[in-house]
Amino acid sequence: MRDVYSAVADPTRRQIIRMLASADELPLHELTAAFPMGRTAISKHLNVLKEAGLVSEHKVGRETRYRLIPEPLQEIRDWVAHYEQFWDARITRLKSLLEEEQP
Amino acid sequence: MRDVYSAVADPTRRQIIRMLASADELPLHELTAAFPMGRTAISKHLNVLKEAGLVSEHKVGRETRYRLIPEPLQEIRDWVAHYEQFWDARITRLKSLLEEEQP
DNA sequence: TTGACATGACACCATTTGGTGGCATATTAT
DNA sequence: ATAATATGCCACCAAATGGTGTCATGTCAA
Repeated sequence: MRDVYSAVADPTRRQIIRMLASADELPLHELTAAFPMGRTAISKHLNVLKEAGLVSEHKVGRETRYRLIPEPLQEIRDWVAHYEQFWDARITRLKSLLEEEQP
Repeated sequence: MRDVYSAVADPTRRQIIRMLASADELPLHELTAAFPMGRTAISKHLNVLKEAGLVSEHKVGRETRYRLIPEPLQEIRDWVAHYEQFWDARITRLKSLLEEEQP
């Protein structure tokens, strides 16, 4: 199995996630058509996403359809949420400084 | 410059971020002490974080102090927020299914 | 002033990553 | 039956990644 952070680190894989989010289910060849690289490369990326639990696959006839499983992204959301307070605090400090300067 | 997603993909770098978040400012040798690897490795990780705009450095005497810049994490927060609706929708569907089964 | 400390810069290395192409197989269309 | 399509699987490859060690330099303390 594999880290969801590293699964999402690649821009190609993020685009795959975006496509699957807006299309419910897509076969490999249709995904491949959207990229400037070959089928094998996309297949590998899908495997990485699968290892991170972000996609599921099932065969329909001769094609393999992929579907997004969004839940693992919650881990990233929770992680980054922990740091929201820091930029909030910085913005608050900045605002009060500006108010001091221009009363 | 470098992608904030890939900067955050490494567990060592996430731990560095965590340490900097709770300590405001730390020198390289103090960060290094928390890890099972050498100073050069941590220095490289800090450079990656700096290229992603996630840390700033300034020298104080003979040591270089590092500080967290949390703002670039907003990009990740915004990106993942876009997918919250999907797992929300799945949970809603699951709930209504359960209510149907056990009325 | 001398020695210890903190770092930067560099060369080096093994492994992972992100891509390629080719071949075999299952399915569909003609 | 034959041809085209969709895919899995494998070997291969260049470049990036994540470590290491060494050496030179600037700073602080005794």
